[in-house]
Amino acid sequence: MSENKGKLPINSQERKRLLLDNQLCFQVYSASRAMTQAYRPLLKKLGLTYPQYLVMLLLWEKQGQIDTGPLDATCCLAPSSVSQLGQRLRLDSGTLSPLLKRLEQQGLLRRQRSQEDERQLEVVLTPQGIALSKQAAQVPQQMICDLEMPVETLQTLKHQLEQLQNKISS
Amino acid sequence: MSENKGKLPINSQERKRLLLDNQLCFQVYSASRAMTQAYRPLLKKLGLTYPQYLVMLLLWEKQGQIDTGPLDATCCLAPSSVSQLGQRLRLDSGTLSPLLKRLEQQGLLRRQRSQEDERQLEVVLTPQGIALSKQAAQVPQQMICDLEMPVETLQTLKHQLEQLQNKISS
DNA sequence: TTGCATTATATTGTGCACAATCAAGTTTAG
DNA sequence: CTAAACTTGATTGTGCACAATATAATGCAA
Repeated sequence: MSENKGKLPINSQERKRLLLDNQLCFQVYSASRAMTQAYRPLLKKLGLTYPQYLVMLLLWEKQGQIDTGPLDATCCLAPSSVSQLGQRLRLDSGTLSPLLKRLEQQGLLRRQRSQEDERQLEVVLTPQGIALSKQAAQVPQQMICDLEMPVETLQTLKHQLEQLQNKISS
Repeated sequence: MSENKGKLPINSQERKRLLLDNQLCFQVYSASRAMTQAYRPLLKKLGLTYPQYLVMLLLWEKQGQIDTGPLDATCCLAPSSVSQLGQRLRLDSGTLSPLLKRLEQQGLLRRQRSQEDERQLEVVLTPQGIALSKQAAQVPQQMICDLEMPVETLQTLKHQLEQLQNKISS
């Protein structure tokens, strides 16, 4: 009885699995924080946090799809709704609402209710928001260079993480 | 001039690198959140968040190393300092201080200043904290089963993420 | 047309993360 | 010994994440 004092009430196999170093999940969690830390100095120059950068990426992406002729800037701004952004980033309105407000305060985008459905909020880039893509264009390149790892390795890793996430989500 | 209105001021290669789907970092970030979401229902039964679980893992780990004879519970509790926990988890005191206070409020650990160096805070498990390891012992097993992926694949993935993180941190 | 369920977003509250700063204890140079 | 440098944690402020709830617009059924 008393010789079990101060010892964990589990066996050695269970104990081994509880070891932090053995856990993939901690490594994912830790790598994620390390990654956003690596981005931070680069994004600071743009005045963005990493989640804000992700939102801007999607808005730029949408913008890039548009390949119109000489149109007025106001009519070729493609809107995205909060839910669309949330689906891509897997974030809910509780996260995105205040984040988008901050980006609006910075003058990078405008938020306006859709005319067809007033429940939806359209998010459109301002000229400043569009212009910021020029500075941001160097960010991925810079990150890849800093990593000093072959691009194929990174690609493979990305695919494996996709698989992992698919397994988790299912 | 005017035909560039509404288009990104970057070229197609830069545009391609800015695509969210092409970015490893988003996948790491997304997988990390998915992972903690997967843990959440399991950890909720223990009354822990994922970062709290990580701290408890380290304390249990330390506890498991002790293999003393029949000693009083109070004297075989191995202390960990805030900085030691922070080094392992790569978290600073701004994160750990309030987290440890919450764990103390739950009665899972005690926080006390070291007698040798009053700047240091010793964190020791209470009997309740030790007992919780019994419930926690099933968590890693459960997670691995839910993933339905070969353990070697998970091991490989962990190593690759370690490499990635080492590259980032250097 | 009037409810009523549904959908889209906002709000509130809790708990990380992290930068910046502070306070207190310890060590060391002179 | 004493002042300066250093170490260790705590505190403050900002910004995610996310659960739970609220609000408001839409659409459908009786």
